[in-house]
Amino acid sequence: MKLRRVTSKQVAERAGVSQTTVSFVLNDAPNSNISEETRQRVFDAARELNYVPDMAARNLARGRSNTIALILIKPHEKVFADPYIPNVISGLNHVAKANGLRILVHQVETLTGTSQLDAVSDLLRSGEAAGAIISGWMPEVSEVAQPLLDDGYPLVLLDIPDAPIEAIPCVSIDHLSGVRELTQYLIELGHRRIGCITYGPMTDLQVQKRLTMFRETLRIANVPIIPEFLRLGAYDPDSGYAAALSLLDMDEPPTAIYCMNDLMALGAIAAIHERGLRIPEDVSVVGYDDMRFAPYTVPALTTMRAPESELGERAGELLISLMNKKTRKFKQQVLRSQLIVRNSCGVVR
Amino acid sequence: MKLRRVTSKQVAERAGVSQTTVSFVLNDAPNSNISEETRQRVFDAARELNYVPDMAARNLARGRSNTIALILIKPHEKVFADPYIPNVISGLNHVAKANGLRILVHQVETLTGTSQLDAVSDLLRSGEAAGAIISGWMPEVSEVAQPLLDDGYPLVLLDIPDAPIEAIPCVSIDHLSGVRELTQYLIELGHRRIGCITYGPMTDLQVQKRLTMFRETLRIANVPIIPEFLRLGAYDPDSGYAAALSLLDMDEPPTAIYCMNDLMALGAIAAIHERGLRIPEDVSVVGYDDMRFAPYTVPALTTMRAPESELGERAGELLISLMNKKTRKFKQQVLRSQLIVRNSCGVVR
DNA sequence: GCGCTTTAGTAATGCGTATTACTACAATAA
DNA sequence: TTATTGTAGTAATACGCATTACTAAAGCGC
Repeated sequence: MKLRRVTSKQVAERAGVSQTTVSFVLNDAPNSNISEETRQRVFDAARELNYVPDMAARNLARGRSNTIALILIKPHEKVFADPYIPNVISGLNHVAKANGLRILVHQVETLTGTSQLDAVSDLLRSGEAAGAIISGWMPEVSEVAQPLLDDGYPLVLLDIPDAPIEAIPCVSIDHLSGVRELTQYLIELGHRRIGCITYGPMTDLQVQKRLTMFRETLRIANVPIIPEFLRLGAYDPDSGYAAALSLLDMDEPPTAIYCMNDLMALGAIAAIHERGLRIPEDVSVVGYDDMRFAPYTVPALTTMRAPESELGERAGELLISLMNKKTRKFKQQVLRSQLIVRNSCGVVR
Repeated sequence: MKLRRVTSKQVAERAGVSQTTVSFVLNDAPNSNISEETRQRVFDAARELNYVPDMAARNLARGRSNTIALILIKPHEKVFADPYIPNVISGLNHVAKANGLRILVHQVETLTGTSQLDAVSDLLRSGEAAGAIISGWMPEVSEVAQPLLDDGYPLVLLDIPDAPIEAIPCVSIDHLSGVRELTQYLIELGHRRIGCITYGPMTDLQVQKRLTMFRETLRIANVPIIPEFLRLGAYDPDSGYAAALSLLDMDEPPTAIYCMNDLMALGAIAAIHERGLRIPEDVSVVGYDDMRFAPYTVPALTTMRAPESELGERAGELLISLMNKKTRKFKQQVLRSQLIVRNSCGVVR
């Protein structure tokens, strides 16, 4: 189980120098005066013995770990329900590798309950990770984050819904603008009866805000907000299907359906076909996420694409700058989503 | 940047005991005789000071880290192209949490080149992770894995193509049986002209074996193997679309198209519709993966579902047993995929 | 009242590295 | 010649915990 460790001491012995010298050479210490010849001896000895520094010892001595934590606060089954987090990891991985850092992925269901709150806090305070990125906003997050930030712990929050806490470094995708843009697009096409399929739980701040923005955009454009046109889905195609059916079966159904994500839009499209209606002639549909199947729905789905991988990169960069600089200065960054117009929307007749 | 650490020494001071006692109490050491009263004092002091053990120090002292590494050997853009890895992480996360372990995700493009090979080897030999799961098979993997295993390092390989190296602990999904089952299903429906859209690179052993199995199944059933019916896609819908078009435009096109994954099947379905053909009356289609959109293609896609999350769980369990037990005994495990019959296949006319 | 065991702890050490403070020697400057 | 500055290293220590070896006091049988 336990590998026989080769220590720097053994390397030193073999090279006929002190352990200090080994450390100096292998870390290329700035003010060490080691002759080229000795350096070579150390390198050779290290290679011959297949020396690999013990990370625990190094971290302890340096007082800093070489990993950053990605904390995912989201119910188990939802973390990887869509490519959002994978894409973030992908981007983060990129900058982590460039900086010689490891990524620790830690998923936790929620933060209600002191024990879970402490679990996250302890993970970071234990020094396991030299910094952390927290994804998944809820009010309790700031309870964890603020004390850590006050202590100078490098922390970056991901995707805080608008009105961000000023003092917290964060990188977000401006989903609210995305929602507005998408809604306006429907309005510009002449739709005035716009259904909406959102998803729960309604305690999710992100979802709430998006819904509010949807309504607000309608209001500003003087498009009637019809409460009966709102459906609560469950994130997945089946729920979108059911919700769409119930919308279509109304006496005066909507001419457009705004789906809060592509998966539900997928179900909605099936429902519309099932009722013998045409897209977009009879009903327009939009989704959100631009998942891989979106170009291949029939007709191809108009949706919003978020720069998720870039989000991960930016978050990583910000975190690293916080880790390196004494300064606690930072700027909150906001990335914009992109409207992907395909064929699922048409002008209202 | 650096949190002011609370050390066990400070806790000891506050509780009026020795550091040893603090360690004994907080770790609930088996043969320590500490009175209930003293225990309480220690607990109180620890809580009051908000003490969190330093993980680097703990790991060093214990000689073992509390994290396990998930090594992903796959090109950057393909790691998260489908939910395979996310699902594995999901399952792995489950058992990791139950065992108080962290997950370190390390992605590396390939293993050609000594530097990359060493990077992985060093990560594990550095003791950063107490064990590792390696996903992404290529011959070089065993170059990394074998020496580590010989040294007793706990290692589990994921999804080695059949004919596994006997001496290596691994957990796999039996994709070859999946391919056979799917192919046989088409044959049983009477298809004798079966096109195949595979994906590259052809150096990928997994892909090669699957293709071989596809052909072998045809051969055994005396179904002609028509080389012109083979297309090399690029994993994504667009390539499936193009490949399918070129199959359909042949003088004597296939009556069924076997797609090596759902994404390409998605494109193929679009191509079939584009040529004005009906599914499954004119052409049958199968995919592989059972991605979320599969029930909602038109018609719903018949495909193969792999127990990916379970794969992660099993791998985690096996790894943990290797980490705990002195014994190096293990059993290679193979999980079966499940045929999901929907509506994209019909009997040949 | 003597040895023996149990109870309730503590002192000391080790883990493997990074780093600080020091040394021996040579080269140079005054 | 002597003081000064490099040069090329080394010895010693810190990092914070776990753990082993030890101790002082109390309990107990006889």
